[in-house]
Amino acid sequence: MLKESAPTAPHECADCPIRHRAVCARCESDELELLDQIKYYRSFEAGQTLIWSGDPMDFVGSVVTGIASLTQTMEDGRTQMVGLLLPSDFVGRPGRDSAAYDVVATTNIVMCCFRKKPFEEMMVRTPHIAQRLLEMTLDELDAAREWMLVLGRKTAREKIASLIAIIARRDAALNMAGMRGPLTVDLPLTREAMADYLGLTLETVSRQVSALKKDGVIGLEGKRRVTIADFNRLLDEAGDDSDGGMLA
Amino acid sequence: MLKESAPTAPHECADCPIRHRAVCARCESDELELLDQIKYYRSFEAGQTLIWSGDPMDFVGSVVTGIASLTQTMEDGRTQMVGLLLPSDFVGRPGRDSAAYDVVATTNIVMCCFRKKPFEEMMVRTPHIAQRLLEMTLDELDAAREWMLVLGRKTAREKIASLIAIIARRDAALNMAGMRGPLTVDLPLTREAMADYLGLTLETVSRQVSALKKDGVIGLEGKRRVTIADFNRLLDEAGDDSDGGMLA
DNA sequence: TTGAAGCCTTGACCCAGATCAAAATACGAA
DNA sequence: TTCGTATTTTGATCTGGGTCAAGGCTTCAA
Repeated sequence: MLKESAPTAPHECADCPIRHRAVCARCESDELELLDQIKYYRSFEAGQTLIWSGDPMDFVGSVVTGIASLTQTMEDGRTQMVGLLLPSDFVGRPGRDSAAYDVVATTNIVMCCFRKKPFEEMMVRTPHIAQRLLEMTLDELDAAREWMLVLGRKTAREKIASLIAIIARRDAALNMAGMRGPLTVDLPLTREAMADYLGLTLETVSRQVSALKKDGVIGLEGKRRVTIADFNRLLDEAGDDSDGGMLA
Repeated sequence: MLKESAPTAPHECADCPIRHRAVCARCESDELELLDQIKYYRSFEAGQTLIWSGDPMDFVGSVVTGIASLTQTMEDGRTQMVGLLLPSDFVGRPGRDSAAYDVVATTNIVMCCFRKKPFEEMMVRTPHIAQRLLEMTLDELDAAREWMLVLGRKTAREKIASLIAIIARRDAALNMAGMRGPLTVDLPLTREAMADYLGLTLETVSRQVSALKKDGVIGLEGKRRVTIADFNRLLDEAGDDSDGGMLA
């Protein structure tokens, strides 16, 4: 929550990288100006906990760059990631005043924050914001439900393949890149974070990643960079309908 | 999708059992009248599939009485429940025209349906509806995230205890009943449905239910009725912070 | 260049829960 | 009352992934 570092690079909304996907996506320029008055940027370093579960929350905001994760921890230390926050994702819940989950920066991260109170007031007056937030929340709910299938019914190998496919898809959606032919994806998660995402141990993650590589489903450049020669092959390994839609 | 039976008992909104919890909860009486013009009731029998994943959806609606489940199925038949729809829960997604999941009636069920197109138009003009839907969707997202922890990190025994606790809580919330002392809950799910909810096999469910009974955590009246002598004991078995809030 | 701290991999072993099989119980319909 | 089907329980056995343990590989600081 403290110890912010990297200078908070202030943007103009006009050239904001998440302008057309974030909670402000549908706003007209006059609405954007109002938002501009209550927004501020904050930067955090990889590894920092931005928000502790149970803490009072006095802001909400969007991830501008970088990745963060939402996690839940049991008393005995078992942890489960319940959200993976990529650029344009929204953090916090209007109308709730304490955080329900830990939010941890996985990479260095820049957030566009709004003080909660003014944001809530603005939501009432600006239907475009509430509309977009509803749409984003419904998308998150769909993602959560896909994730439940992964957690409840897939094998370790399928889980790893699913995770890589999910990240590749979101990556492509953000970069507007096509999805044909071989593509390369940055997997910005440690083995432990992947394990927390998938309900596995880090050893099992390591073994299955190696196995997928040995079987030629993926290639590795270093530890974190994955190349996918044949996306449909990957979907097949993930146990997904391999015809299903290319983008989200 | 067809074969509706039990006479569609039409209600007045005024004495509708979910009036103050459903998507219409915040509507004023004039808004309710508008909704009334586009609503109709449908009844389904236990076991019927109301909606098939991929089917076109021309309506959305609320569960009035009974229980339904949202499930996802893989090609090889593995299935995972991804939503448990109790009275007042909303079915369907405005803006989407084909169903993403199978919806199956677990018990006999009555739904209050709205034709999708008019409902969407009304949502734009009636902020109370969109507001309430956002609130409900955020609640569902929270529930989905709690569920992810259950699926990813809990043992079979903890999963069963969690499921019973979740149903008891929702039950209490709906009936406005307090939660002190011994309480009795109807578990309206077959062992197989519980297994699909929890990512287990039905044999494991059966064994763990028996074990919880043997250990005095729960009592059984028949197969489906559960008595809970000490709710905190149950939460403890579920691996939850046993102090945490009583209601949702 | 040598440590030290983080990550990641690999191996050996074990166990919670899956699988396979059969029997017991419940419940309508005829 | 009896048969037929669906549901549940219980037992025996198997196995995927967890646990424990040991090294290896990077990176960065001294």
